[in-house]
Amino acid sequence: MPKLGTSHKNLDAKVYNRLKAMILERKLLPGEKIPQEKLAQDLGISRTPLVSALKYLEKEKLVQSIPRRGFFVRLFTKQEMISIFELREVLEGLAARRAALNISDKEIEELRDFFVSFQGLVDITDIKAYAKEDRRFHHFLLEIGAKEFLKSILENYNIIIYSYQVISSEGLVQAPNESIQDHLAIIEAVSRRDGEAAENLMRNHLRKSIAILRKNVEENR
Amino acid sequence: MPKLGTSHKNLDAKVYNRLKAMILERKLLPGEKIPQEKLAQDLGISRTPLVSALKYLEKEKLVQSIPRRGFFVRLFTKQEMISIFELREVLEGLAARRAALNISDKEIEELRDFFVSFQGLVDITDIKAYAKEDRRFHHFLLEIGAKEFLKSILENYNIIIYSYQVISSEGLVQAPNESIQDHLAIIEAVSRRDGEAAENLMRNHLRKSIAILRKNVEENR
DNA sequence: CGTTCCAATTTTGCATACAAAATTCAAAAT
DNA sequence: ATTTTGAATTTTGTATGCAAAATTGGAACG
Repeated sequence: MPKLGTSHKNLDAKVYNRLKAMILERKLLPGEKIPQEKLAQDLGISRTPLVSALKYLEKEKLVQSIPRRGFFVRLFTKQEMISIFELREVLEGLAARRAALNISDKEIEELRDFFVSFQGLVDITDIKAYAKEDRRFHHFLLEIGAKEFLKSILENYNIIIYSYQVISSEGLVQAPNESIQDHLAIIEAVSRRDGEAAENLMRNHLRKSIAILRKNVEENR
Repeated sequence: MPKLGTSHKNLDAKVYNRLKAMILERKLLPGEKIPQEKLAQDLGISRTPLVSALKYLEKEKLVQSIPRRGFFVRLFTKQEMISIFELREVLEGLAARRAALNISDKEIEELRDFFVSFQGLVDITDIKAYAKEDRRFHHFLLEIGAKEFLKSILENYNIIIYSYQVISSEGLVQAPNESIQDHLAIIEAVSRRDGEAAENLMRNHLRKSIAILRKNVEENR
């Protein structure tokens, strides 16, 4: 494992990013206890910046601290996943509204280019490419519409990442053939700078995912 | 200043609460640098738990860290206040929807008792008492509807507290005579367990505050 | 009088130290 | 064979120590 403690600046931020990556890559497994001393040694640092980074992760709920017992990688239940998606519904709805009201002419041009390579296809077969475009699309709107607090919340809580981490093909919940219509409608509303419509369409779009997730939960019981 | 470092358990959590209180009570002023050594001494602790608490506050945006320069109490612009209120609109809207779907019969009884002492009055003159009831009302719904992540976001970002910190009489943005109608309508919708209506009414209610705030910003320019 | 520079001082970021709490594990008891 | 006990070991929470960076304050210069 490459060490971190050599250069001198903002060690805890680096450790934070590294730990986050390790959790998302499942190098640290949910439920597992974080071995502070060992991990610090592996990273070539002391426990001080490691604990500091763990505190950040605790706020994001990626990690749970039990006093006097240590830090544990957090485990999300399907119920919690749904609850996160509901949050995403309202937050991305707000971001879409703000995006529609703030977007520049140049950005509208860029936005209109999304999903062009998938339009007109009878059937979308390259799921992987579509999933990537899907993520890029949502991210693009957030960049425009989610500033300050909203952005920080969406980042900190990993709402996006976790939403996509749902065990479905490539992180997609909905089938491409269906969701592309939603995406195109959102693009159209944002391009019209219709905040109200953009918010409603985005919420409806995400609500479909929630319905699918809910169904999943019912089945796996 | 009463010391904290005497009893033995979870020192940083206590420090965190103390600092938060100090910021909200304006013992630490926005823009001011946090004097780590001095503050730690005043609190009777070392810098370790103090810095730990400051990291928590940084995530909540109550404090800003500039590497190698220290921690500073954060200053909120009116624009940011509005942006927070917009967040509150969608988040409390979601909470109201969830509350309507989760509320128990007993809780409905409790809910119906809110604002009774203000109903039928031609004019609400005891602003202080009304402001208190207002806070209690919003808090009550959040207790029922905001679990897990939603609750954590609302708490962590101090959205409520800061929203109420707006410089208006007693933290109220709207005049009691007008807002009481909104409150009663929300109570009615939640009691009917109509999530859709509860969310819409709550959002409309908060949207009025945003409009007033926006007007304030325009005027003070 | 206002800048610029630099040495003295303070503060930060991280490592290390250490007491108290938690965990482990093997021997004793049931 | 299972449970209980408790001494040895590990881990946590906090304090302390220290090098590097930032700040300060006044002397030198314009």
